[in-house]
Amino acid sequence: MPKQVDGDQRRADIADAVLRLAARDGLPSVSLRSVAAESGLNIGSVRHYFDGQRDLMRFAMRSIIDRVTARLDRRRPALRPLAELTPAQAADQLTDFLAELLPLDAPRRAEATVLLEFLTAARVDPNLADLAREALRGTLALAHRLTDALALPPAAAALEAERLAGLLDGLTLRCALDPETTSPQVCREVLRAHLVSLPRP
Amino acid sequence: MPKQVDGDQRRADIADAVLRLAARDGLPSVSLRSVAAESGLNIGSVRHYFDGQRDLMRFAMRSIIDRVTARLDRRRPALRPLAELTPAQAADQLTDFLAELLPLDAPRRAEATVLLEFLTAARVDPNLADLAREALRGTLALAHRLTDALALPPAAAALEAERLAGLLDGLTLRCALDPETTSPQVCREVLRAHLVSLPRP
DNA sequence: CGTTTTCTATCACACGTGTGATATATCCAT
DNA sequence: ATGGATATATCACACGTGTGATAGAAAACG
Repeated sequence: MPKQVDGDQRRADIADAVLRLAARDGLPSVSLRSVAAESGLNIGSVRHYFDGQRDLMRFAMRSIIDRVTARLDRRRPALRPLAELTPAQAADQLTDFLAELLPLDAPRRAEATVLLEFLTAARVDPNLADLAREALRGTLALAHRLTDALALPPAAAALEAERLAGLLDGLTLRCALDPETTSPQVCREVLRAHLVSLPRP
Repeated sequence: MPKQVDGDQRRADIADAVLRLAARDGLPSVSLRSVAAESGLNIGSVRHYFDGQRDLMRFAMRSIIDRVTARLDRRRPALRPLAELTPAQAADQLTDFLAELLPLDAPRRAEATVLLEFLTAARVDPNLADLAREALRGTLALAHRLTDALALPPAAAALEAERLAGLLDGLTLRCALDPETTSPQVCREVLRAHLVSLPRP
């Protein structure tokens, strides 16, 4: 143990400061100085743990993606096979599971909004492009796993997966940016309605 | 006629430069100097037609919204009553109509991506907040008009409207940010599949 | 003509940015 | 205790930003 402070923990703390800042004031307000202030550190310390702004941004975006995939993986083992459940129970289970992606409470809302800003920024930022692809295709892969579990004919499965992924991202966007209209409750109800409308296995 | 150049036309040209710039290099790269360069004008001229950056941004975002609503209004009179059409024809007509919102070709793609950046920016920018609400609720209102035309029970209509709006926004996001996976064709097919899955009038 | 408004063009300023370079502390091991 | 790595803290610089102020050019009007 060569150091007196846990470097990984420090990096995580700094990334947290980035996320808080971005959630509160928007991604463009994130600068080395502002995250230093937000995390209670000196700018020199921040620069000691990250090579520069690019590193910082990548790490922060990476940590959001890891966080949500970790939440999903944590839930996965508790899932029961669809065959054992009534249609209503299956819909409830899947809704709860996929709701992990939606901005239904404060922390997930913060994650979703910041990730949204990262995704749009990545369009013209080569430094983030691969992470954006990973995130976007991650929700598609998740949707695909679900349509596979429903044993749809492959052609329909691909279509339904894109449809579900689109709905998830769209609900996320609308609930994150206009929660007064697209409230968390509405969001959840829409998702559930969509899931029950899918063909049964 | 007090001027030798059409002021409104100039403002529109400058707004066009903003959109080109934002589409190519991202919203954060839009500055008074960069749009002056992009539009071939001097920075002083730009400032003569706009009070400042805030005015410029508002006008540019406004012009995107107006453009897409204008496209929709232009198509509306050509729509035929659903009762006169076969289900397949009705689906085609609605798909074509709503596809006006999707980034299926280059110009609409540019509009969609830039509008997306404006929407996320508006979350923390009071100067753009009302326009973002207008845009987000506009697509919801559009979806609502459609579910009303299907004569659904009001409760289901509200749900289906949110579902359609979410799908539209999600497809827009995914197709704008990852068109290699969510291609325009896929986008269109998903939308059509969703429309045919709706209850018939 | 001259005057007045519209348009174009610069200059200057304060501010925030990322980063290179460097100094000072703080801890760990030899 | 000496040395060396780790961590914290400053300074300085070049750069881009929005905007206030102002000066010229160009057209319109009386």
